[in-house]
Amino acid sequence: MNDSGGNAERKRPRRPSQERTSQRDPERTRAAILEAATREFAENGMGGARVDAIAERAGTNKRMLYHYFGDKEQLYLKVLEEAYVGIRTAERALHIGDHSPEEGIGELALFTWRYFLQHPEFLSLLGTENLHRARWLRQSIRLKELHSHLIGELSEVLEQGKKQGVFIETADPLQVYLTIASLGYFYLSNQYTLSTIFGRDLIEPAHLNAWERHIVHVTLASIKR
Amino acid sequence: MNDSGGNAERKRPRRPSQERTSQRDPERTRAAILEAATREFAENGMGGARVDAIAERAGTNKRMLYHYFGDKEQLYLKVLEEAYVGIRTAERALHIGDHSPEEGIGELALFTWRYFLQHPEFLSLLGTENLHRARWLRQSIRLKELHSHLIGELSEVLEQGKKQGVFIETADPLQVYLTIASLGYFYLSNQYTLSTIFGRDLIEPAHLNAWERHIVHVTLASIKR
DNA sequence: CAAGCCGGTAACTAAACAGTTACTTGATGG
DNA sequence: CCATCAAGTAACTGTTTAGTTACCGGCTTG
Repeated sequence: MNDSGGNAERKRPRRPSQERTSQRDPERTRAAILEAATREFAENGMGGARVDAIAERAGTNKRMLYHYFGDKEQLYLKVLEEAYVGIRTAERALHIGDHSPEEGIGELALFTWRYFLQHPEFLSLLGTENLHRARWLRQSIRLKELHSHLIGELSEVLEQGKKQGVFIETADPLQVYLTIASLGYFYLSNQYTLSTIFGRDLIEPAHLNAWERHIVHVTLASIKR
Repeated sequence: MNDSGGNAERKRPRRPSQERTSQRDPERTRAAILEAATREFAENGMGGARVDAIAERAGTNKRMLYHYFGDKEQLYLKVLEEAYVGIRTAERALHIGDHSPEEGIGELALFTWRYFLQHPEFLSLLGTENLHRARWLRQSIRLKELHSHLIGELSEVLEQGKKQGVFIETADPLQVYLTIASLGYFYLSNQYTLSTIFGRDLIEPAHLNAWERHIVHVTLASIKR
């Protein structure tokens, strides 16, 4: 408890300032708070998340959190925005138009499923935000156009498939994306209640692989002529 | 504030006891608390729900809530259990085996979608429970066998369809149900973020009807030979 | 008819919480 | 070398919260 006595580590030897091992590092502190907040909000929701817990997880204190992010709500919005930027950025690297229409849709389905699988915190944040009827997301300005790229590219692939006669004429880009997202989101985000009530462990690798194949199968079956 | 003076309503005239307009009505108070709790938990989640708010919504006070349900967590579990009993009971009245296999699956898809649409609080409670990894549902004993009936009946319909050669041999009852539930759940529970980021109001009747048809189409397309 | 129980009220308590304030430490530049 | 400012700490504050206690009043039953 009492280490106010001559502790050698208290006053650290001077370091050349270009080194970043210093305790004073605004960038790192900011990033640590953001990452800690992502986990805390994902695990406990907006109502359950604790500001003290975030500060402790980040290895800092509340003062810094309020200094960098204003208040709990602004921090939460930042976390949500970054989560969306994450998936949309990864999506852009796909270039689904480079393959045949069928392969392109399959690629998008696989990518979405695997991204959801590897980023449970993203699903959780979506759930929290929807519980509150997109109260905070609605306030975000910079996010509006982030998503149009996805629909645009998907639309092109569908059009090409229709021209080639492999897709039905009624296939709609938003409906196709919602179908893919539905099948991945529900399976993963509701795995706990589903595993409990149906007595089957959905997160088991064999079941995960089966569902991955199922998503691709269902998506293509719904738009193929 | 001060109504300790001679308020005529304070001491009410005696009523015959068979009448149920009395202020003393354990059944009604219990039911009112349960309904108020359902709304409060659905709107705010476990972490955001307030015990005071539930008591106020029920037109009673906290003392009664703790008297009838023990504590906040037990009340929440009761709410969740009742929600599951609600959908499974309604499902049993369907008798999907009475139609042709194709019609039976279509009926189940329609029923599920419409039930989700009419019971947003059920979807919300599922979301909350999954955020907490089914922490409370796991403790519920009476719920284990409630769901087996659904899978059993669905399994029979699929088998019949396979015999008749209209369904593919790989069709699995749990996968079919998860497909139906996924498409309904995601669309409705995530409508707020989706409407925001894609700029299309998903709750509009025309879009709802289109998605209803889409669910039936996708479900059947995924299992038809 | 009185004793006691059950449905009900309201004020209280201890802990937890978001947000603030007063202060310390260290780097930088004149 | 000292003035200044940014990074960081820790203790504090007012409010909210789940849960409790002390009490009220009317119905039932011996």
